[in-house]
Amino acid sequence: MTEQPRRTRAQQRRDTEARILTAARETFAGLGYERTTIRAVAAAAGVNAGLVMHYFGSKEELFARAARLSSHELPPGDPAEALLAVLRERLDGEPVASLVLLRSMLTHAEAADGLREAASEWLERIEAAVPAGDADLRAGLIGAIMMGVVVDRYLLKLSSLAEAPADDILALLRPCFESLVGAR
Amino acid sequence: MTEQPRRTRAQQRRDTEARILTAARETFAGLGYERTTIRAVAAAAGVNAGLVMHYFGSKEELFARAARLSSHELPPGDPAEALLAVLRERLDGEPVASLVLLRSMLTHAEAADGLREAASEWLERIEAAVPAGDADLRAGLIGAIMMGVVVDRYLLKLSSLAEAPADDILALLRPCFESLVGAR
DNA sequence: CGGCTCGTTCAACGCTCGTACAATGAGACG
DNA sequence: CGTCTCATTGTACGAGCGTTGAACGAGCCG
Repeated sequence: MTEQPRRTRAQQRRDTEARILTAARETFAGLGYERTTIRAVAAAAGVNAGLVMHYFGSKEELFARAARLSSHELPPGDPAEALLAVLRERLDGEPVASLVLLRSMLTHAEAADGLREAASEWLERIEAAVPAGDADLRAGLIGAIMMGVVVDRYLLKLSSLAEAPADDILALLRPCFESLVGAR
Repeated sequence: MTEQPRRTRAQQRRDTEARILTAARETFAGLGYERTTIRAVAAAAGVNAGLVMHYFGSKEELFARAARLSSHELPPGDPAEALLAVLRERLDGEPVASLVLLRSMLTHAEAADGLREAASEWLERIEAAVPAGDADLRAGLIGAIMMGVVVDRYLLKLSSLAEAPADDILALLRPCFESLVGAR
């Protein structure tokens, strides 16, 4: 509606594409893959549905682009504290990015594959930080706990996790992570 | 295909209805609410799609019937051990029942409401067992951890949780639960 | 200025879904 | 045996989906 009339074509193009991607991320995160329609994404981005197809080729590819995760780095130092820091980031920051994949994963096979890939990289890094024979299992449990907490807090709101301050959650989780990471 | 020709009408009816419900549970658990089609459920149950409608009225109601949970009792005694026992049940036994709700929850609003209701009852019981001021948060975390572990193991198979023996998982989780339950 | 490019819209197709309804045919029952 | 009941089928409809391709029109370039 309100648009600057002066823009080069390349700018316009990039801007529109970015607007579509943002709308797609929010819609996928809010509704999941199946319920998200290309028409709805297009409407949220203020463009025609055909344009989304023209830029992204298919709903599948739109999702793939929307769901690309910036793979976080695991900070050095005490493993338990590093993992808690990563979780804090997820609990404090804008959750949309994580939610796109998390929500869609459960109904969309390709999304699950995508996350599995991202997760395995993660798990390896956790494993490397855990000095124990069953490091893979410990890493898996840590990942599962993080996922469970995020899903409860943002997706399902089953418990008081939804409103609790991140600090309180992290404080209660610290002994868990320490024990899983292999502290004596 | 292979059917006993001798059956009373009431038996036949109940048997068919049960077969549809079983097929519905498995399909909902495997595909989620949106991807599950009445035709697919009917085919899996070996009947016509119209019959499913005739018996259950709508897809919505079929789901509601399929997703009814038998609310487990929380065994008495040490709270941490009791919770671990419940989790063991989920990890050992046939997971379909839990998965129906878990998988559908994330795309289907009514399913989420249904689980929230079931969960709140649960959370209250956990809270009652936890002697601490922040019992609700602790209960929420325990619930989130259980959910995360089940989702990872059966739905996403992100980590080695999928193949690990339940005993190993429970052993690693025991200190976590003890700490959350308020042990010193 | 004139032709080309390309971002964007519009209308339509084919498909699948949930759902409705009439038809069928085998048991129940007097 | 005849009639009613009811489990079960087949067919069809309308809506919504992803996707397509033609058309338009404003920027770009010589």
